[in-house]
Amino acid sequence: MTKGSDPYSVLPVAKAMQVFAYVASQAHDVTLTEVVQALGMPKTTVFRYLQTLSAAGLFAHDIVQDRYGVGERFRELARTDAIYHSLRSTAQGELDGLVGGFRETVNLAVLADDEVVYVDIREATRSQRFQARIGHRHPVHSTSLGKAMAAFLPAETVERLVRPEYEQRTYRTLTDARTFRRHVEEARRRGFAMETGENEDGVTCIGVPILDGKGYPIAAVSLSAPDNRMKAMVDRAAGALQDAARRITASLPPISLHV
Amino acid sequence: MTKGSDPYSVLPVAKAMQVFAYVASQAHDVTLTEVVQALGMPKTTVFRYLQTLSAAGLFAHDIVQDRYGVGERFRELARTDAIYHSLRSTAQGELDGLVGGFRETVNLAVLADDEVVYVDIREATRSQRFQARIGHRHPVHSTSLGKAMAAFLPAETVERLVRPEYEQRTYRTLTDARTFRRHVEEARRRGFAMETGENEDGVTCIGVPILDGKGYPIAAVSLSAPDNRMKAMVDRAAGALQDAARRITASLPPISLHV
DNA sequence: GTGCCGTGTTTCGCTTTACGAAATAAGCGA
DNA sequence: TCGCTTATTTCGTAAAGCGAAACACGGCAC
Repeated sequence: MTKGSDPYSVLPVAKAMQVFAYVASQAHDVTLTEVVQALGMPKTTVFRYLQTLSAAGLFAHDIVQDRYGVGERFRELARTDAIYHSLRSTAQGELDGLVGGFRETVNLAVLADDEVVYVDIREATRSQRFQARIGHRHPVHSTSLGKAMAAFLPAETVERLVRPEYEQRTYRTLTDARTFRRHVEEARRRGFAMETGENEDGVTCIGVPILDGKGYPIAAVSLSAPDNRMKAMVDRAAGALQDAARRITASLPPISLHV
Repeated sequence: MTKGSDPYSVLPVAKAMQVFAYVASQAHDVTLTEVVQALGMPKTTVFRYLQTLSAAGLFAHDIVQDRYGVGERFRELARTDAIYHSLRSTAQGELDGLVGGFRETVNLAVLADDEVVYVDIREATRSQRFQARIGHRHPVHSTSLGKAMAAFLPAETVERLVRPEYEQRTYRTLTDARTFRRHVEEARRRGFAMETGENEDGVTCIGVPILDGKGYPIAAVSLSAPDNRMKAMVDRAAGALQDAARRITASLPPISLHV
């Protein structure tokens, strides 16, 4: 019954997840005995799991009624996942289209902890020597993705991204706040950000933000190519990226991560 | 760090929930080592949790990329909770209004496993002898709540609720399918269901369905009062219930539980 | 008031079993 | 091909999860 044939299954965790699933699927807040009767586990065991899950914030324990329900922390995680899941799945086709149309590498990234985090990467060529990997992080100031998002962030947030200790990734990396602000300003005006050899020698990137329903830059898409190849297609690339970003925005759920 | 000061905290569960929270909050699918580095836990431990959570369906393990992400089962639970949470919180004020206006007991219930499950109950009087409790279940055929929901269910689902073994709760409880269908039919025509002493002697109930965005009866509200008191206010009660249900429907999220 | 359920909480001793270091395997890039 | 990184497996130990049973608590009934 509770057995997980997997040899690596941790029993307490597996059983606690049964409790979790039961509570989350009920329309009402549940009592200890109700869970015990529904799942056929010993009272003490269920009691401990309910306590543990409440302590973790996933459940909320209504002391006066002695009932357990799903907690706000769980809902927050669920919202975050829903947005990111939607972002990735709706971006899917657009990324494919871009890489097919330009035969260059396409990136999807979000902003987390004031860094650019790569979420999806489609590489046109096999040579992925210097390519980022999913989950890798790059500074905001050295990437077109970062500058594209910064361009649609509230001013005070942008100021926070202006670090005194700018990481110098290449000899072209922006190293002063003034230039960074100017680039961001220009990105906002043009609707796309550019970066030429500032993150990686010989590679030019064009980045466009993906705005959520509230106009907040939840993510960004970019096309990166060797300087010489990119030079010939800046306008066409920027336009294609903007179209893609618009379509992704349109099919995003109406909820927002930010307030 | 991982300590749960609670004496009843189950450590494996608490730590697994840290892993859970980390994975759910990332925009990208994660690798084992990424979680290890982020949370500072031993590799083997995290590995086991990832396996366990994947086996439970909360995570999805992308074998080819060896990456873990949130699974569909989690999203399903999250959707269910979001709907029920929204239902309860938006119903809150309406239930208060109804109990304040009529000074009689007001119920909120959903349909689960072909039974009526009480989700919220506001009692006007102290005497709660025969009142239902949150989480308790009653048959569909003996309650106004059940008949109200059945009235807006697809025909084939209603047929499933027609049980040969109708539980006879009082001498008035409907015991044959023909009469049940007639009551449901009448409820659909009038927009509210009635039940007089069929679930509990001397008590009359009026029930109204709460429809979701798709027109599916996700829940129902009812007012219950002693037969004599109810007789004088049937129309007024039905109207008030319908207004409340309409308003609850209006503030429900646009997602649906059903297909 | 008194006593009996049906709750939730606490204790406690016994193993079970989770743990994590280290060894192994598997990929992948150079 | 080698060497690095990452995932998996093994294994012995000791921690700690387990659940029966005892306890506390509150509400209802009589």
